[in-house]
This record gives sequence, C-alpha cells and structure tokens, in this order.
Amino acid sequence: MADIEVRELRYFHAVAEQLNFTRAAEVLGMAQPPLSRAIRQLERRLDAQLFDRDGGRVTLTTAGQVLLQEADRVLDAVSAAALRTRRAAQPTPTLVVTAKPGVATDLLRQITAACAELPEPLTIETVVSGYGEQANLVRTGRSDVALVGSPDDHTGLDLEPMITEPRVAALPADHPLARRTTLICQDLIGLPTPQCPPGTPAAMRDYWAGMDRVLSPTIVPNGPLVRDSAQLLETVALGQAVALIPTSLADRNRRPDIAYRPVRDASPYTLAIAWRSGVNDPSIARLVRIAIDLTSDRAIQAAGLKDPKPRLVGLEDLRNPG
Amino acid sequence: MADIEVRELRYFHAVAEQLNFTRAAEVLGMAQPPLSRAIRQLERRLDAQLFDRDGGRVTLTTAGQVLLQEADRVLDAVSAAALRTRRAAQPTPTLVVTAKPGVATDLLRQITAACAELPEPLTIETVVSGYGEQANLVRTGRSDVALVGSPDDHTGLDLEPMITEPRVAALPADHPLARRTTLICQDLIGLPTPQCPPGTPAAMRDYWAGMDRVLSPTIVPNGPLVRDSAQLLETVALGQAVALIPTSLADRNRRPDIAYRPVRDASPYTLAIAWRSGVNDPSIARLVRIAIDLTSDRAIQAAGLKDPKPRLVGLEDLRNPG
DNA sequence: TAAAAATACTCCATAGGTATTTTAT
DNA sequence: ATAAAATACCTATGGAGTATTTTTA
Repeated sequence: MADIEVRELRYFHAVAEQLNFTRAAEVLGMAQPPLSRAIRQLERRLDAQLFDRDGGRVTLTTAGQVLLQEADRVLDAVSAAALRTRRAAQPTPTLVVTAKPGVATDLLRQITAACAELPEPLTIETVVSGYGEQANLVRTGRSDVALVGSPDDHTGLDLEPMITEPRVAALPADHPLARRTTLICQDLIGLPTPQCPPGTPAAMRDYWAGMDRVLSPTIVPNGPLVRDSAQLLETVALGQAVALIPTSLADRNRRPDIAYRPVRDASPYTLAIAWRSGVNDPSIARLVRIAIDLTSDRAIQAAGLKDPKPRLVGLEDLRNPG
Repeated sequence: MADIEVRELRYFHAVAEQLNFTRAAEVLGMAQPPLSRAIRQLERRLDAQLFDRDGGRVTLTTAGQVLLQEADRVLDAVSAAALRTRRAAQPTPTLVVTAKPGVATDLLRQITAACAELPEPLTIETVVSGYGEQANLVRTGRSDVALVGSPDDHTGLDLEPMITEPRVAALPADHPLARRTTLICQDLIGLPTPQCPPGTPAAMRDYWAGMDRVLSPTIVPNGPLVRDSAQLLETVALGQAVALIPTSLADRNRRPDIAYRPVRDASPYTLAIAWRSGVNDPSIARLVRIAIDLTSDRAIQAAGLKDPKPRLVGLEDLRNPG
C-alpha cells in the first residue's frame, strides 16, 4: 500500500482549511496546478473522494472530514517528533514547561527551583503561554510539560491533578448579588458571562458559567469575548458580565469595583501537570514526581481529588517514589 | 524547517529495530547505501545524532530513542489516517469493532444486534482479535472501536467502562487452597502465575497475580507463558500455575480438575469500550451510546465504577442521550 | 580478514513550474 | 464574462541503484 506522505497531508490540510485550491496554493507558496494534482493523486491512492468540487464551491466530503482530523494528528505527531528529538540531542538535556500567568507560573517557579537543587539537576526552560494554548504546545512538542487549568481539551495528554481550589463569583461591586455573603450556582442563572472563543465545547462553557452542576439545561447569555484575566476582570468591573474564577485569581486582584463571593456548590478549579500521553521519558517522569511531591501536602488541595490509583502505563516511575 | 517525511521515519524505524543498516535495508526491500544516506540526511536535518556507529555495533542514542517513540506515533497516525478515510468513503459506512473471545464477543454480538434494529441502522464489522492486540488495532485504525479488558496499555484511547465483574482464583483441584471456600490475595503470595509476555509493565503483572493490592512488594514466581485462556486453564489443571481470572471465564469453563474460589479482596476485572481518543465521529458516538445503554442496567455491574462525570471533549453526544 | 557502513557516480521518477483549456456561475 | 479547477507539457531536484572504498573488531 503506497504510503501517504507528510507533504500531501500538509497540502490537504491547507485546501481543507481554505476550501479553495488557488488560495491554498498561495498559502503553501506554490502554484495551483501541482496542488490540484497532488490532491487528486491522494484521492486516487485512498480511493476516497475528499472534496466536492461543484464548480465554484469546494467542500469537504465526509471522508474528507475524517482525513482532516487524522491529518491534524499526523502533523502534530511529526512536529513533536522533530522538536523533541532535536531537544533530546542537546548536550544539556532541557525540559520545556509551559504555564499561563497566574498560580500556574508561581508553581512553575517553585518546581524549577526544586529541580535546580537536585543531585543531578534538571534544566527547565519556562515558556509563558496564552489562554488555552498549553495543550497544543505539548501536542506539537514545542513543550514537554504544561500546567493546565481544569476543564479543557486535553485530548492526547496525560494529566496528574496538582492543586484544587474553590471558585468564587466575581461581581460588579454594586450588583444586587454582592449584598449576599454566599451564593449558589442557581443564583447565576441568566447572568451574562464572558464569552468563550467559538468552537469551545458546550461542557466547558457550562463549567465557566457555573452551569455544569445545574441540572436544567439553561441558556447562558454571552457577555463580551475576553482574551486574558485582566480583560475578564475589566468587563466584570464595567458591569458587563459576571464570572466564576479560581480563588487565587481573586486573591491577586482585590479591587473596590469588584466583589468576590463564594459560590457554595460551584465545581472547583484544578490545576494539573500534563505531558503527552504515552511518552516514556525519564526526565519528564522525574519532573512530574517532583511537582507532585511539592503540592501533595498542601492544605489547599481538596482530599480525594487526586487520582488515588497508580497509573498503569507510561511514566511508570510514578508508582515507585524511591 | 524542512519537513520529516513518513518514508524517512519508516527507514529510521527499520534501522532502529534491526540495529544494522544492511539487514534493515533488506527488510525495507532496498539497497544499503541509499538507506545509510537517508538516515544521515535525517540526522543532519534534525541536527541530532540518532545512532552510534562504533564500527561493528550500531546503537540508538538517547535522541534516537526519543525519535523511535515519536516515529511509532507518527506511523500509527498515518496508518489510521489512510484506513479510516478509506472506510469513511465507503457507500455503506461501516464501523469495525474488535473483541477477543469471551464475554467481550458476547457483548459485541448484542451490540451488533442492537445496531441493526436502529431506525438508521449502523453496520458493524466484527473482528475477533488475539490477546492484547485490540489497543493496537484501534491505534492504527484497523478498527474503530474495541472491547478491551481491564488493565492494559490503553495509551491514546478513550475508555468507557461497561461491565465489571469480580475475579476468582483458578486452582488445580487438588491444591491445598482448594479446600477453603474463600481466599484473600495474601493467600496467593509465592504461588506461580502464568507469565505475561516480556515487556509487560510491572503494574499489569501485579494485577494478574493479584498483587496489585498487596502492599509489601513481592516477587511473583513465573509459571509458563500462555497465549490464550484455553492454554491458561490447561497449565492450571496441570498444577503448573494458579491464576486470577474473571468470573465469566470461570463460568464458561467448569471442569473437574480445576477449582474456582472467590478471592475477597482481589481487584475486579472490567470490560470497557474504547476508541481513539480525540476522534469526533458521530457513528462511533452512537455506537458507544448504544453499548453503554445496553450494559448500564446490568446487576453485574458494580456501582460507582462507571465514570460518573460526563466527558468534556470528543464524542460530546454522550452527554445528551437524546 | 571479514562484515558492515560510507563514498562516488549514474539514472530516472516525480514534484513543481508555465501556459492553456475547461467548467460552472 | 469571470473565477477557479483541470489538462498538457516541460524541467530539475533528489531518491534509489551499482560499484567501490573505508573502517574496526
């Protein structure tokens, strides 16, 4: 069976994204005819029609949609292969760890410090990343480990929960609910919350709106779209939205125009350490172990939320602390 | 950054496996010089030395070991891309489901029957697989869904537990322990158990020996290597080993020369339905839903062992039974 | 000295470019 | 009439083969 090649998947990906051969060819920095030919050849090889070309409109067939998913996977894997191998070849082996600003970076600082004190030190390179980029950095091998926030798309990653903290509601100071000392999720029904970027799964939107534990399906009015925590707090202060945020974020941002109120039954926020599932890298295993040891005795951590059973596969060292 | 190509990874994989360029070239059906050149080129591109060629011996460097893991991933992904796309292009969309002989196939029969009765039927192609091959069939896209037995290497798969059943000890009929009506794991310490294939993680060997819940690290004497359940029972009957097996397997194999005794504290056996993590395929989602519905009201299933929280990503339909 | 990897060269398959035609709105 | 994909044809890069040399146990 003649192999699919990475180049072909790159081409396919571009066309699937642009839904236009000419534009895709431009993006790829090549002429249109060879691109069209390459796709045709791919279609013949897979004997599957990937695109419907009804004259003007180019659309993905079902087979094409399947291949798009699969191609993304392959391309991520290829990228990771190159980057991780390159890194492994460095004279001083270095792990790249990402975290987004906030508690995660604090924790990362501690981890890095702990790693430097080791008998055989472990060099850590820190990458501060934007909202929701961590998982992808790890998938594509641009970093080895990430500190990721609670619910998110963690496909392809293995997680070990580290810190769990309750969430509080951030309300405009003059909001009626701010007069109460404690809230429950029900109270938040119908209030606008900052909008998640398009394509976010429903479950995640519910989580951030505090609706993940409310049984009756509810419609969450969309507040403004925010890109980081500063923006988020700003929209709250302006009275445009209400948000459920981790306690630590509230602690770092006490201000007169925002009231933080505990929400008794809101699901907590958890920070986990993540690595590509299935990798078997002793350095990563050591790092994860150190991170777990650092946080395991924190009072802040809710009991029972840490995975109680030893992992069966990958990073097997986790089971033998010695 | 010039891309790594699938062909190069195939070459690398062959050499890494053979640790000999000449033999690897034979396996690949090509001459030795182009293979050597291709690897050299790969090394230049990644600027990483992948092999140490100290004259006679060829060995993998650390970077090489990393690339080997990554290459396997890429090659699996490529294989899956081709196979799943091909299948998606068939006029009658068909899901391929694997199970190994035993309860799993029974369950699979029921699932298939249920799928055929649907308003829009779902065509299921059944593949009966050998011991421990299921996960790989799914990873490489040769099947879409697998019914997998409890602890195993499920990296890259998403699981939904289906059936949980206790395990019993299979003893030679004349074994001293057979005189007792109930056992505990402690009783099994020091008894030979059928050997797992080499490379099996320690945690899994412990599970099958019933030592996963025994705290003191114990050495499990290796009995004979077995390839299937028939062989396993044979070695027990011959007095060469003692095994912890799922109740259903015992039920199907009542015989005078083997005594089955409940082991009170042995961890249970669970059968789960598995698919490639991250795939977002409506047919797979439907199938999983049907399978879960079929088993959710079984008395046999221990309460609390099914993941109580809805999955956040992939197969999102699971959250909305409608 | 023998076994295995690296060099030197030759060749051709195919990826990619340019010019043009076809097709569908 | 126009925008976009397909076809025809050409070029040249680089992947693979054969013959040979180098290396080290």
